[in-house]
Amino acid sequence: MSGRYQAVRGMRDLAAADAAELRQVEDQCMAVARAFGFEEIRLPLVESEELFSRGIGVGTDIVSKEMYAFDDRRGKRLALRPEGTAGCARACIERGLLHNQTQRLWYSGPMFRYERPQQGRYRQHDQFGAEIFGVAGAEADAELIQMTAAIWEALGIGHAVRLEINAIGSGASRAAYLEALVAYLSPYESELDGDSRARLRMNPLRILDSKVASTQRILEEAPNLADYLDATEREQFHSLRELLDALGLSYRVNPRLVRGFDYYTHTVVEWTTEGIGAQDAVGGGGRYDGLIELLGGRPTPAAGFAMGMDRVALLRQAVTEGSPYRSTDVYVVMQDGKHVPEAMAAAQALRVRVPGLRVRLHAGGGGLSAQFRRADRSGADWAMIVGEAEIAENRVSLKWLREDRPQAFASIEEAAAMIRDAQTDGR
RNA sequence: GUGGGCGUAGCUCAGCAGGUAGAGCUCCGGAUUGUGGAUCCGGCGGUCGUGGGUUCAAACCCCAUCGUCCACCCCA
Repeated sequence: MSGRYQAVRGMRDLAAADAAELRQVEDQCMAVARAFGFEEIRLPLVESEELFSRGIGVGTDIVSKEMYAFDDRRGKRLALRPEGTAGCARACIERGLLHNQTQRLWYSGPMFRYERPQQGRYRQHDQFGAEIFGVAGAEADAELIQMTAAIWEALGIGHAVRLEINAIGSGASRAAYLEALVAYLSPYESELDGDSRARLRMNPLRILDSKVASTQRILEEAPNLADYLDATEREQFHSLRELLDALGLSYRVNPRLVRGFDYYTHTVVEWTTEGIGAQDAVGGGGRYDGLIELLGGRPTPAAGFAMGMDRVALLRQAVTEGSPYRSTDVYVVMQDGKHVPEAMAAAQALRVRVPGLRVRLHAGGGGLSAQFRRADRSGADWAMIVGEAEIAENRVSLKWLREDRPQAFASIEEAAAMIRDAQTDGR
């Protein structure tokens, strides 16, 4: 296809049913977040590169090799956001939203990571995320998990996802553990896989979730992170587990769960699934009590999560039947091209009387046969006919396309009433 | 960033001991000039991803490149 423009690698167009599917996922996420008392925040897609390198960590894969970073016209170093939390934290600090108050915020939109595309992994992908600022302790963590679970239920995929949690400490406990881990692993350095060897210096914690079998064997005897948590941290994790148990939310404690951002502290959370390929993480998050201070704000506890809506849409298609995609409820056909004004007026009159009804006017001419064929293929339940006879009596004909019912010759009000009745009956 | 598979009509694909492109579906029209879904008839539609090489001749062989899919990796 050279000579023709094509979408940039890893960035997709979503049309028709695919777009509708993603929209449904986003709508459900928003509805649940609102029901939990979260407010929307709209954030820039572009931030200074340093916000991400400092916030996420220079040693992380995302910052070191997956960021879309560039200079603007005056040489300022910018980056397309690879995730939402850093920008959200920046916005809250900058706007003073954390001054003696808590915040419960949600956002939705595209994230950018320069990765090799594959099933469920795109260079531009849509995330929905939520953050709680200013609340320490396990309740916020538990509530975020409860909310995520509610989203899965709303989407009908609750049975297809699993929750894993872990406590990774912070501050002194983390430092002590890292020291012990590096001390333990260093003698094995030459036996580690290449990635892990590099991480021994850059980001030792990440070695824990290496999937290389030989590395995992070495890790079997490694010091245990849980043993290094202080009393407060243990208590906090215990509280979280109690809350989850009380709520009937099932989970698995995975002591090797470590996430790819440096800002996480205490609690980390990951939701995974089977059945959408190798990219099995559909959501994740955790507590990040140090991030606000790191970015220049006053010390503020915080926790959040994000989910990949593209993957959720994939999963939903895989595990739910889903009704066939339809773009139209009423398809307006006309006897002759000269009836366009009356047909347009009738279509609009119907839209006004039945809010939300998708009324589509036939365009492009053609005989009635062709128009009805289009009406049928649009998935519409009704065809509304505007012709000489209808116009003469200021009426329309309403034809049921999916049910064996007689065609009605009716006023717009009567047609609207019939459609409303049929819709409330649940079709 | 690494490895493998695949790029032929809008879609799904066939065509490959190299001899100048096919099917089904879709779409358009007709049978049916105020009525769709079934059937029948007809039609539109392709620089065979792109560039180069080998050859009298390349969709087919070779090289490169781009894209895509899958896995690694990473994450959502």
